[in-house]
Amino acid sequence: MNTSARMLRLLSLLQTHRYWPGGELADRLEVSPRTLRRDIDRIRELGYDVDAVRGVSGGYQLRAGSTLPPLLLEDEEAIAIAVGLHTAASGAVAGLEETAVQALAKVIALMPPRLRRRMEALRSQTDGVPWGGGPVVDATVLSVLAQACRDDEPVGFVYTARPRDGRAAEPTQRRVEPHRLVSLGRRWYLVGYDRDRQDWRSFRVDRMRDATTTGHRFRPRELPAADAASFVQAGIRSAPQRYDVRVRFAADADTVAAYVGRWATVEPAGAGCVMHMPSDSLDWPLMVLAHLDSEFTVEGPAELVDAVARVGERFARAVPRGGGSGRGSIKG
Amino acid sequence: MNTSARMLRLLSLLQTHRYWPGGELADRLEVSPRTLRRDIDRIRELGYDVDAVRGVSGGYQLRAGSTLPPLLLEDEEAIAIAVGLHTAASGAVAGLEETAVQALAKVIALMPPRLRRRMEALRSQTDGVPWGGGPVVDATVLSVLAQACRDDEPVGFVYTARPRDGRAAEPTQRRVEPHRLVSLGRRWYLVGYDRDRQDWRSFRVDRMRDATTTGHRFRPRELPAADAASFVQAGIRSAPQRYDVRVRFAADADTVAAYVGRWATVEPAGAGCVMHMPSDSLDWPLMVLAHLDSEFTVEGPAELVDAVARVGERFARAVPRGGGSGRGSIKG
DNA sequence: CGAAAGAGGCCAGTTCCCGTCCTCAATCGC
DNA sequence: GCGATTGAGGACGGGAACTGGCCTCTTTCG
Repeated sequence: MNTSARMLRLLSLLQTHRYWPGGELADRLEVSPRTLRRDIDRIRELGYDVDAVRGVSGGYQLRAGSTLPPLLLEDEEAIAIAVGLHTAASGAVAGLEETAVQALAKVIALMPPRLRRRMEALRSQTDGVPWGGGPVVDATVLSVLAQACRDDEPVGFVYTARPRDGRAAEPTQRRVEPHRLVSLGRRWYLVGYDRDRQDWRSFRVDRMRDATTTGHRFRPRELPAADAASFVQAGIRSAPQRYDVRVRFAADADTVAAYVGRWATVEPAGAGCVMHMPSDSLDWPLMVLAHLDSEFTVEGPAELVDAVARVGERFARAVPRGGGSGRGSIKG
Repeated sequence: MNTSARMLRLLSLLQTHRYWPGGELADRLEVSPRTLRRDIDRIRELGYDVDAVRGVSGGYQLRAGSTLPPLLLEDEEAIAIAVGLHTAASGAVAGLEETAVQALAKVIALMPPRLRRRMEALRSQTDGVPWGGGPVVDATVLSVLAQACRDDEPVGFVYTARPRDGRAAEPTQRRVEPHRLVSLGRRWYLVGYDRDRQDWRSFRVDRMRDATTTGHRFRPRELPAADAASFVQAGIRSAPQRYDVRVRFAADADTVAAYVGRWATVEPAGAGCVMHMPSDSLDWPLMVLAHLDSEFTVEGPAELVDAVARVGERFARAVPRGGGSGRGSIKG
């Protein structure tokens, strides 16, 4: 076996089990103990911290050093990472979306097909808990786009444009030189140069289907804007989130803010506060209203007023008249 | 530069940008083009697929092969992975928890301290969206335990036992030989041998504080049970989830099942169905009730009946009398 | 105290690695 | 179709690096 190959294997061994007696490592790598010691030295020279314990039942241990060593992952671990990144990319943690997609693209691009299949199978389970609402973005599309951006490869996809004047648009095939992915609000946008329309556009990723790359490359053009994010913002100022939720609470601003976190802005108003939350779905606002034990008034939109009324009536029908504190009201 | 170091660097370069002209790679690695070609060969011999494009503007490309190559990650990517794994470990995807924790332990153990700090800062944002309820498990504790299990290191932690007979227990210091982490329902348990009490126990991870390892090792004992999961189950049959939610819906079972997914069992009953959902919190059941546009009856627990009644009344107060479909009912 | 296990210097033999030079083989633009 | 560009790869010689063996020293545990 090659020296380089042996080093990788040694790194891998050191990552799977914390303590390794030198003798066992030497056996596994089929070298003499002396050479193993030299290998450990080499790993140290690469900047990775290897801790050694002397004496009886001593051994080696890879520790956190100054840089992250190359990760040698089991199949299962790789899948867990990919699935985890997928949720991170879909906006579970603010400000992490872009990096998560970048990392996801890297991992997916290197994953053997069999792992990719298993990942897809598992990933499909994450849907179905629409706790935040909003259109679901296909992680595969996202990672194809991320990689295409990174590598300057044109992408093709089927795009269904936003309905204009109430008429739904037909899906059309696009060929685009991708520039950057931007995560704004709770949506993903691709900024790129549309080859057919010969102009810069931003595309909503959740409206794309069948994204593919050709494998060729293009010479990057200069974006006619300060940065991709502002380009997107300039384009979508007319079509923000679907609902513009505004609710007045009797509770104080801190209590409300602590619960809704970064998904909404909360401002003190009189004795209570006003919450402002752009949202694609009414589920999340409704949950906030149900959870916060505070009187409130919905200031808009009308759909939320309707929803609150409907839920209120349905809940009222669900419990026996006069219920609300009594124990005897339970059935069964 | 060393040959091994160069190989790692080459792998890293091939991972950051898809296409690399051979000349540029040779420059970066400060070797002759001939040596670069040999390096590429070496990488191929390691089992990783390197695609080469000949001709003008040709280059090399690392592709998905039969095994995942060592991942060389940027700081940001490593953080994204760690945060993503954290959410995966907390049960976002069924059946992935154990692997996610294992991978998380590996990554965290190898992460330089500065990255770990940044990760902690970011991770704190994920809290505050208690959509599923249940006690929050500290990811740091979890990964310490996972690593201790893997490496047969005794752990110490402060444990607050479950209240018995209504009396809360005092937190006590424990020294345990960890055996396995088990994710059951929506909780994490550590199965291990309690050194002080000299017996096998299962501990709820959310009741632990200050988990540390000593760095020593112990000789693993044999677990007196078929497997760790059944050991835990045998121990907790008396103390399941906090609430045992049972709701009868008018909607058909499929509709309900599609929404609640794996968090509950749904059985057809008469014209509708009955949902059974063990839960630690009433938030999630309430959200299900609010979201599903179906008449329902709460069969238990009493707390949920109360909550439904309270929310119903509060919602009713929130909208003007007679509201529910009118548009004119919006204020402001 | 002695056995076990890591640290590391020294040495000789061997391997391998590197750069150079060469010829071929694709590929793309003109 | 032709030439420029770029990857593939054989041959070769000098030199660097690697290996195993042997030795001594240090640390740790029983």
